[in-house]
Amino acid sequence: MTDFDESPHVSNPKSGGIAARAIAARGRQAPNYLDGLNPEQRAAVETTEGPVLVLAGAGTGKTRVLTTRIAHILATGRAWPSQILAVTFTNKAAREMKARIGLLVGGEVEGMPWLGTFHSIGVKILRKHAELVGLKSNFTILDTDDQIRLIKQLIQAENLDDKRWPARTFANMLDGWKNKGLEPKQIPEGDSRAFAGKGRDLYAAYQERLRTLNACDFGDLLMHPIAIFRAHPDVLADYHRRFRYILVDEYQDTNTAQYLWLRLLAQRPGKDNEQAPVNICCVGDDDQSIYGWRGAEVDNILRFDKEFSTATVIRLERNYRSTGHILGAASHLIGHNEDRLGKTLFTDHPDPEDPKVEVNAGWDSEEEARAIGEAIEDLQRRENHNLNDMAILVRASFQMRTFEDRFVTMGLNYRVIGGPRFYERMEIRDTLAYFRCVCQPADDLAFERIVNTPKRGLGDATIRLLHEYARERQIPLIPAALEIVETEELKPKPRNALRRVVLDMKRWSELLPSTKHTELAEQILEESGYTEMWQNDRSAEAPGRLENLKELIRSMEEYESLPSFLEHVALVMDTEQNAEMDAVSIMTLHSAKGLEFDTVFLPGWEEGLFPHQRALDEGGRSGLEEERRLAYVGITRAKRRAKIWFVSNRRIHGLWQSTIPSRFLDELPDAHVDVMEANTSYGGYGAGGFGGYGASRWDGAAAFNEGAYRTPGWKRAQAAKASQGGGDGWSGGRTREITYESDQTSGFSGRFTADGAERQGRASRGHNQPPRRGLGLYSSAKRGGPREIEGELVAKSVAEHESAFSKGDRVFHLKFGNGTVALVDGNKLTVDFDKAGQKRVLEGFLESI
DNA sequence: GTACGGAGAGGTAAG
DNA sequence: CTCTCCGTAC
Repeated sequence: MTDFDESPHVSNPKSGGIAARAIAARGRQAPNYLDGLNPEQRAAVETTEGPVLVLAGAGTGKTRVLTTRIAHILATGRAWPSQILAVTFTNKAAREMKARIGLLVGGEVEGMPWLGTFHSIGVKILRKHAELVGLKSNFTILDTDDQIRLIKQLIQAENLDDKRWPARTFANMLDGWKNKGLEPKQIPEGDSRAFAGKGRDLYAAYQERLRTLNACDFGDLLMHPIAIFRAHPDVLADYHRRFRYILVDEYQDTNTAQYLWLRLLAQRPGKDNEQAPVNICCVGDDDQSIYGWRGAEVDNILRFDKEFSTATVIRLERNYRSTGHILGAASHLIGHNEDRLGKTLFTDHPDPEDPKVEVNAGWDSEEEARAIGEAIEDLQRRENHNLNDMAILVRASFQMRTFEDRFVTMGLNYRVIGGPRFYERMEIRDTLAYFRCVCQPADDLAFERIVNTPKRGLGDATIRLLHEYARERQIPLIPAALEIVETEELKPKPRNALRRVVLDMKRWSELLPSTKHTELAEQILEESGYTEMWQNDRSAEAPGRLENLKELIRSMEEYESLPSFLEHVALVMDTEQNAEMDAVSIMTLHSAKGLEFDTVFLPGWEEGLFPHQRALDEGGRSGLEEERRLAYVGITRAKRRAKIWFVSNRRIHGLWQSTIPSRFLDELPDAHVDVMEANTSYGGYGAGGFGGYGASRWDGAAAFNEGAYRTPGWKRAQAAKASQGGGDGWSGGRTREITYESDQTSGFSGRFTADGAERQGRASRGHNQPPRRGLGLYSSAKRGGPREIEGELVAKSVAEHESAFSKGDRVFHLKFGNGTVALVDGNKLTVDFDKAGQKRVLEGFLESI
């Protein structure tokens, strides 16, 4: 608060190194940070006063505008760094902004204390004024895990059946309410009737419980500040005075609570106050609004100019990222949406030589992963591309696993972004729970988590007694435990165990001020027996978990103290992964927003997955439009190459399901799209029934034995296919000859026109099957060689195939057991299994008996 | 009180 | 398929 009311023009060497440097930089070499901005960007940077809405399409230099704008404000002496509020949605975006401002201004960035996510800024405000909402400033931030456990307790306390009323469901409702900024008394009647009529009561009870725990959840980080601003105009006025400039990134993703929060900060009351005008600048893209499901209101961006009548609206449409084909494909796709402000991206450098957007088909998700893996190796080896320049963007996180499995076998470096996160691992949470107990004796949830981890003989019975004891005296569990161990309430064995652990905690707490936090952390892990627990664990994961614990301690070095580390952990759930490593990124489309890659792979474009069924069911048309925006986001992440995939079979909930291509594929424009044909091992399937199997034999024995064909998934796929009745709409093996001919004449280029693809897509949809595929060409960088040759070989191998089995033979199958061959069709057999019934299986999986 | 196994349920996206 | 819950055996 030192520079709170100082004029930024006053020279003050101690405050805001950035501003000083920015001003110095301006002196030295004019404002060269403005160089290279186009007129719209420059307007967005230089219109510093009054409300500004920047509609920035994908790749139009949005971040550049934001960061340059901040640099400009600093360099022209309009404000100190501490007088600028800059909000982002993700920690990553915040980090990037800091780094880029640093580059503009030259040197390290310090002193932008109010640049961060909504949540991190919210927590900062709340720590200052916690007592105004009945919290202490050292409150804990609950993670989802704690939240669920707490809700479960409340549901049980209300005598509700927690099967019928799952805590998870309530947590989602809670989230919804808080996203809308609703307090218990404000929730809609319908919602309050939920949970057997106890919806509202549970919400109120939950908040009450949080207060006694001195805790809050993510939603409260916005709700509490809003409540404080409303109830305490003096506090709000302080912030009004402080924040001379407000900047908001990804404005299209703000939810109602965030909107209310911003509005309170931005709209200054009274006519004759002499405060600074409302200098708020919101940057967003309605076409990239993809968080409707978690409460984002596109409406916020649409009503911006109503809210701020003097608003300047600036559109950025000149795209610097992608090729003309990528922009063309993305624009055409998003043009199918009705609810949009309508922007048209364009590039100054369209080049017909640029690769078109590719659409690829595959047999199942495992093949998809394999083919994408090969495409990546191709680019890497043949074109010398860095893995860092490539990304796989999936719709749902379960898709990631297939890729991980495949890349591990291939030995291909990858990194998962936003996947199962470091801080969500069991051992990390356990450890953090210990730390929380030490820093905050009122943290009952943390205490419950680890009282009996490692096992100390403190089971349900003991904990229930402790709970009762604590409840009667209205004190948290740890102090209660300290007392109860001095009484006769507990049997000697649990009493001693409890005494030991709780005295340990007390001792660690006392060491807190005097001991270096990393040393204390190690001491806690050692003395609690937690490390030992994993050392004695014989399971395969144990060594990894111990590694993670070491990593945790290492990462603590950067923080001053245990409490400050804990706060970091609560808010920043993503850890920096070793960025030096060259690796392909795997992430969801949602977490890809704001990023760009030279090459982007977009797998899983199938109805039900993308667009996601649930989005369609729950969101109707607007749900579909949001999915389409997600597709738009995906394509526009690519600078040069976008490669879309769909497959015919995908495992969902462990069951193989046949799928049909996404409608979005039909919405891509012919002119910018190439439909690739069967650049994979399976491709022959469409041609020769199970010709894919035949093709795979050219993959060499090793690949066959280790590869996907041996996986249960492949077998299941075959089985599922077979049980569906085999040949069906695909014409199975019966169309063999047709496709060979046609493809051979086309020179095995494996390429249809985009027009052809459209026809394929539609035709296939008609009979609920994937497009019929031409000859599958097996090609791979590893083997190289002319495709033609392989193509012929494949063709021959299938065409001339003679089964080693004939009708009536007794056979054995690894999965289905013994059976009798009922029908032979090339290398594809129908077998009556003694136990499993009739199945269609590949000859390769059968043994003679 | 704990360890194990079987049954059953559930599974978009993120801070 | 994977996770959680619950009953049973120790």
